[in-house]
Parts: sequence; structure tokens; C-alpha cells
Amino acid sequence: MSTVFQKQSLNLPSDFYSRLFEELSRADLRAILAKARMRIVSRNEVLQHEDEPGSHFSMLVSGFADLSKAAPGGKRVFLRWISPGDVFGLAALQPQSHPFLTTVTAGSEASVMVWNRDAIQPLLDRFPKLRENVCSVANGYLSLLADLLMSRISETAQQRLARIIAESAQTIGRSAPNGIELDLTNEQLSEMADVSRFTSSRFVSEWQRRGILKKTRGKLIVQSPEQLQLLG
Amino acid sequence: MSTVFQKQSLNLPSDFYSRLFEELSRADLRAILAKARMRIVSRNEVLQHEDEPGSHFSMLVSGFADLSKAAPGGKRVFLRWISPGDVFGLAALQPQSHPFLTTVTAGSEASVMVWNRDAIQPLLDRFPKLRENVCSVANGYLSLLADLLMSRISETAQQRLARIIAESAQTIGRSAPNGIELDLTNEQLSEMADVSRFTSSRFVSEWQRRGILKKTRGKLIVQSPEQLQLLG
DNA sequence: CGGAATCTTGAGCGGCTTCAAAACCTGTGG
DNA sequence: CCACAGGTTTTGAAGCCGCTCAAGATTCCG
Repeated sequence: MSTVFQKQSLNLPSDFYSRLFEELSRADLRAILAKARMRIVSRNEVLQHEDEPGSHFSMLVSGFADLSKAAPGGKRVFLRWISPGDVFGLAALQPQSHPFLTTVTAGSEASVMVWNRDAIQPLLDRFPKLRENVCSVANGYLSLLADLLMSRISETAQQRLARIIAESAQTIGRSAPNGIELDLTNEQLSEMADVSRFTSSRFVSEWQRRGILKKTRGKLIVQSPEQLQLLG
Repeated sequence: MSTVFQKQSLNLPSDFYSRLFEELSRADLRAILAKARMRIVSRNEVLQHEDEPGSHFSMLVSGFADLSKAAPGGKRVFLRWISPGDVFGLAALQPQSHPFLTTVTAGSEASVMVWNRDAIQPLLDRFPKLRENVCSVANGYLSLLADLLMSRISETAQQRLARIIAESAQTIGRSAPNGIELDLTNEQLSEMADVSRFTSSRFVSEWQRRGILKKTRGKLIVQSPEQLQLLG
């Protein structure tokens, strides 16, 4: 639960990329970053909570996080992984106050750049390109939700599970000698794919028999991402 | 298939309301409307087609339409009804060209106000309030898709069907002496709720027995919207 | 009246979930 | 080094929701 603020040291790695910063000059960027604060969070810390007023806009700098939403019935629905460079908290950009639509939770130790409502909004007027980029991100989220809805409607439990594993491998996987490693339990997989723990176990076992992946307690090693993609 | 363009006569009924026009002065509004053209379409005409380049931005003026999206497997997924004052085609607002995410089809004879990409984009810069309103609409669509996803995940076939009927009654229903009338077949209902034709028939029959609604060939009369809401 | 579309009802089935029970780690503390 | 406790994974059996298929009844219209 250690939350550390650093006022200075907003220097990003030189290879850092974000859609948000596209086509912005070095000077403009400096002005934008000057209005942010850096926040260091630990695993499972909540970066924004749905239904609460959208008071801040954020960009993940390091680590990873998950974007999810509560469904009636106490269930959490996984939407996607947040990787470095991804932004969230679009609600804070609206002139009138809107609540966050989703919850973002750190999946590892992570650092996040945070702009307060009052800090980010003037920047949108000052840098039209920034506003463009933000709109482009919003469009991306629309597209994401539309795709999730379609997938939910037309995919089977097996396909959803395969896709979740493939996506997770791409975004939060560590490459290891024998494949891509993921620190996920069967239960976590099942929640993300919205499948029962047992269904998850059964399919994972089957894929293990086929040599597509390998599962040990709390860990998963994807050996053949290609074959997984075929199932999704 | 008669498509008529009228260059003049962009006079809207005095009681016409659209979220898009909120807090815009009469003069600004005139300037905005001046850049639009009015289009009259007949039932089943397609107003925008997903995956095609987002070349125009639209507002429904009269009649109604449906917003839908194709799912892999040839299925059409119903998203919501479009009523007078609703806008769509946000893809046309992006500086870089983006395809439409959804398809909009007229559900009756309808009139639509249409702005070309090149016409609407300068207006966003000229009238900041217009841009705000557009962002607010975009946020509404995000919220809509999120809700649809949640409902799809946690609702049963029965609940989806009940909700679809309740929503349709509110947006495209005619009030009649014995309830709210809808021109919908069981098959249409089942497609909208993404339920088999048979499941739809079974529940509708049951609700008819309970006196909640009345179904005749090609028509549906909702007698007790309140009881329907309870099921959703 | 005949034909086409719509609606109804029953029977069977498949995909997933739920439940029960057991096997299997892995870290902890004696 | 062993035993134990907690979380994790496996497997089978039963059940349920909603779909598919078949077949008939109803309504509408030319």
C-alpha cells in the first residue's frame, strides 16, 4: 500500500512510446508532462474505481494493470490489459463531471503518470494535437468494447479462453527458454474468460496434452502461440 | 429506394431537441445547419455501413433507425434504436480517416441531416461547444457498449428479451387504447435479443397468458411495461 | 381456395455449470 | 527432515438453459 509521489523526475525512457504523444513536439511534451505527477503503486492497488467521479486522467508508464468492470451479481468482467503507454480515465476529460466507466487495478508494481481534471483540460485546448490523440484513444476504446461484445456473442467458452491466453501472452508474458511465461492461476484465467474454473482446467489440460502449453501451479507457459490463435 | 436531397428547408420543428445542439446559440446553430443536407430515406435503406470509410456524420430528424453490427458467422447484432435527435457516424469526426464501427438502417421512412467529413470538421474548431457535445455523445456510446456487454454476460435469454421489448416500446412504440403498439414479428424480437425464434415465442406466449402483453401476427401490444421491466 | 409467412408446442440434445471428492503442490514451523 | 495447512488442480456425475429439429396450427392475402 505504499503510494509514492515524485514531483520531479518525469523523465521517460528514451524509447518510451505512447499513442497519446504522437506528433507532439519536444517542447509541447515538456509542457504537458510538467502538469502531471508520477505515482508508484504496488500490486492490486486500484488506480481508478468505476462509478466514482472522474477526477484524474492517467497513463501507465511501467508495469501492467487490468481494465475491468463490475457486472450485476458481484462478478468482475475483464476487459483488457493495460500496458506502458496506454491511457485511461477518459471521463476526466469531459467538461462536465462524469463517473469512470471502468476500474483499473495494478497487476504488478507499476508507475503511472496522473493528471488532475483541472490540469489536463486546459492542455487539450492549448495543444489541439493532444486532443486529437485523445479522441483517437476514445475511438480505440469504442472499437474494443464493440469487439468484446461481438466475441462474447459468437465465441464459445473454448475460444474465449484461448484468446485470453494468447492476448495475455502478448501483453504481460515474459519470454522464457521454453515459451512465454505467465503468472496466472486457472482460476484467474477462468475469471478473465468468464468461464467456470472447471471448464478452464479441462481445456488447459487438453492443450497441455497436445503440447500447446504447459501448466504448473500458478504459472502457465505458452509453447505454441500460433496453435492457440487458431482456436480463437 | 427513393433517395431525395433537399438543399433548403432545413427548418426543424420548434420543439426539436438534440443533445448535439445543447447550449448553442441560435446563430451558431444556423451556421452549423447551413453545412448539412437533408436526406429522405425509405424503410430498410442503409444510412451508414460498417467497415466503410467514415465519410459523413448524421443526425436523425424523423422516423427511426436501428444501430447494429455484424458478428463473425453472418449474424447481425442489434445495439439500439436511433430516435430523432440522435447522432451517429462519429468516425467522420476523426482527423484521420476511420471506418464506421456500426451499421445504421432506417426502420421506417425517415429524414436525416448529413454533414460531410470536410463540412463537419471545421465546425468542431469553430464551435467548441459543438465539440463538447460530440464528446458527450461519444461517452454515451462508450457507456452503451459497456452496458450491453454487461447485460450480455449476466442476463438470461428471458431478461434480454424482456429488456428489448421494454426498450422498443419506449422508443419506437405507438401508444394505442389498449397499450403500446409495436410492429415486430417474433422473429425480429428474437434477432434483437439474440435468442432463438422458439425461445422468443415461448416467453411471449407466457407473458401473454399473464396479461403483460398481447401478440398477434406481426404486431405486439405491451399492456404492462412495468411488469416487463421487472423481468429485465 | 391455395400458398406463404408467422406462430406454437413437444422432444431431444449439447455446452457449460455446479457440486462432490480427491490428488497435488509449496511454503512454514516444529 | 517431516508433517501439516492452505491454496491449486483434476476428474466424474448430474443438471439446466437454451438451441435445433419436426410437425402442426393459425393468419393473411391474392
